[in-house]
Amino acid sequence: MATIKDISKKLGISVTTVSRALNGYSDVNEDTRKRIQDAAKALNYRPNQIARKLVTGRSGIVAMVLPDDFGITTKAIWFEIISGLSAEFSKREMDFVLNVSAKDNILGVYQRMIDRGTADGFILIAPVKNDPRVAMLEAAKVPFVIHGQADQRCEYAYFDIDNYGLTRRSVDHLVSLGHKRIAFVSGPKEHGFVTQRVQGFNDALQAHGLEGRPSWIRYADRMTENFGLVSAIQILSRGGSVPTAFICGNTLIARGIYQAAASLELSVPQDISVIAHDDALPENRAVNFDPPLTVTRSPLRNSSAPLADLLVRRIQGEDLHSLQVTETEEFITRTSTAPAPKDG
Amino acid sequence: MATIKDISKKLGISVTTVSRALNGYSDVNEDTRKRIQDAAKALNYRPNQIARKLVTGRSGIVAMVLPDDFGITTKAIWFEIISGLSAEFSKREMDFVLNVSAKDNILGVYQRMIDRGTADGFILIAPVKNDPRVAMLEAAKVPFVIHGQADQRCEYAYFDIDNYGLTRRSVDHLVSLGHKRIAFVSGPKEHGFVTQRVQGFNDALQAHGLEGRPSWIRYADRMTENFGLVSAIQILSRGGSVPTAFICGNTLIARGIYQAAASLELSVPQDISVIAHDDALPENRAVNFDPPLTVTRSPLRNSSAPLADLLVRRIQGEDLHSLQVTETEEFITRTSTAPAPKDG
DNA sequence: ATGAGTATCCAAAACGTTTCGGAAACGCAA
DNA sequence: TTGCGTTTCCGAAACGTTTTGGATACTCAT
Repeated sequence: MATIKDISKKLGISVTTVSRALNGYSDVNEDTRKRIQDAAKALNYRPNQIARKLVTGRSGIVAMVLPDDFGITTKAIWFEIISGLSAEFSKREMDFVLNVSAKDNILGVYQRMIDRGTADGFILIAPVKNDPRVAMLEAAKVPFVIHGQADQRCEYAYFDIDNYGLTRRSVDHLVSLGHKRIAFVSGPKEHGFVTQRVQGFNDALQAHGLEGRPSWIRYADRMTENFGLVSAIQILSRGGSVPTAFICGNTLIARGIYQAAASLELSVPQDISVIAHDDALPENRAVNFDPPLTVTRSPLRNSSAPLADLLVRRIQGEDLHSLQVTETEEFITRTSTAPAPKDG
Repeated sequence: MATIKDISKKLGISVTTVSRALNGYSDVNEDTRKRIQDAAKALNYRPNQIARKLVTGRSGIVAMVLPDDFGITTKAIWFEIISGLSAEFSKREMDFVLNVSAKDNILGVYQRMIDRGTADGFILIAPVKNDPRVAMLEAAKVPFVIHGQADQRCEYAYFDIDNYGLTRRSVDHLVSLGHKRIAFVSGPKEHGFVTQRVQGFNDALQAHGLEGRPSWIRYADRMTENFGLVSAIQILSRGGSVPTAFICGNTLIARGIYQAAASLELSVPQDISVIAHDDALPENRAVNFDPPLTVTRSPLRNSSAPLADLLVRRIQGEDLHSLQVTETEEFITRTSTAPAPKDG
């Protein structure tokens, strides 16, 4: 914990000049700059971020707050997000604070952190429509960036995948294989990414002159294997005609659907085709499914760097409109999708 | 982001008095204290932790750094630790920074964070013998607390479970059921908790007049299901006499051993007894094993609160010797352990 | 010699808080 | 009246930085 004063004293140079030398200002002789840099290295000096924050208003600290019930997704997904973001900020020599709190007090925690002013900015995941966290941060003028879009307005920085296009392309693919009856098993209605996917799904059906059935669209509270299993069995064991293909919000749901198919003695892809969106979690790889799963793929891990980047730029005051990026996912055809059965 | 000055101005009272009133000093009239508190609430004032740090030396920030390969354990275990700790510090209105970094640069990250002086203290997990991180933090006189003990010296605060006693009790239990040949499948040799468990294992065998075989003690790099599976098959398919019981470092390993038994057409507990140490992860419950698993149990989650507590007290300067706590685990007998087979 | 321009340096203020060392006002006993 | 102890307040310094607004000295053309 050497300070700028130590360097100043050791070299007999004012703290002003030391500071300016270290921060690369041009009004210091390259010779003295060199001496100062050497002294800094010798003393193992690092600027005290916290003292710096007092005057610049930047602490190099960013934060994320999580409900302790882990909301819609699984712990594995949260871990992927958290560790990815933490690693990105670490690379940038910033500090990433993680706050998991009782879910009925999330807003209180935000308020506290905003008032305290410790963090330069926040990362938000999975926004809902009219998200109160967004309102709060906007009111306090605290920089933030969202993973995903909450609604069309979008007066904030975000990184998102093309949720609308993703289901459209999935439907296109299935229709080209002759499927006419398609189900969609996804996540919680409140979330932006779900409504966008449903929109894409419905629009695609309509574009192909097909009609969707409300009961073939399922909203999960939590996008798990169990939900896939239960949904598929319910949908497939209803009287009348049943879907010949399923689009799944993630690969866990797909796994549930595989199970349901096996239990009902249906085979994938002869009897039903399955396609999913793939977040590419390392422990649940779509390519290892049996049969390997056709997916729209955008690795969750790939979002860490852009999110960190956007937040840093937002903190630096960059304009919003250059900070809204949507990534297009990859489409990978494997053998879980096949031509629709003849009697379909 | 109201400041103390705002309150001072609004009330016509000096900042000194405002500060002292808010911090509960006795030299301020209860009447004015009340007025100040009201004003503070009205302005939504929270002390700027970062400005405070400059003078008190305390930021209310604690940190933990993780290798990005997640070392010996699984992501699920890390997540349990991380989310538990984060929640505890959140309750105490402190900030928990998580830093995951390339594993070959962990020490560099520590150095940087120490020199910066942002965090008041650190939490360390799974120390090894002569852990360089410990040396570093001690040299810099930065408070820290360790989950687990690295070695006997122990000039630091720690929270640990009774690793030595844990295997002793397991052996005792098995011996009382007539077992004479017992294997132990555990974690990496370098880690303190492993050597302690092995010690307890060997001492217990000796106390009962039994002799251990080196090849029946297995050290995993990563304590996974796969390691349990492989180890058990290797041990059980060797010529000569084989163990009638397995003690496992965690329940994942036990799961692997169950699989091995099934594959070798041996049954638990008729042919082999299995006992494990149980960290009580919610997604891998020992009671749901088939047959339910006998365990020594100490929920990982229960260590968050003590760890947070110890760190806070250490930061406050409390003496080391009151900050070294060892918890005794629960012993739960289920049906994965049974009398040794007759021919054993 | 003068003035303008440039290169190099620095003192002091500021950020928001705590803390040190009084100071003022009052009551009360001697 | 004097002196002392309490109670209640406050000015100023300090923490480690950055930034503002010069100041000094030198060069070079006039």
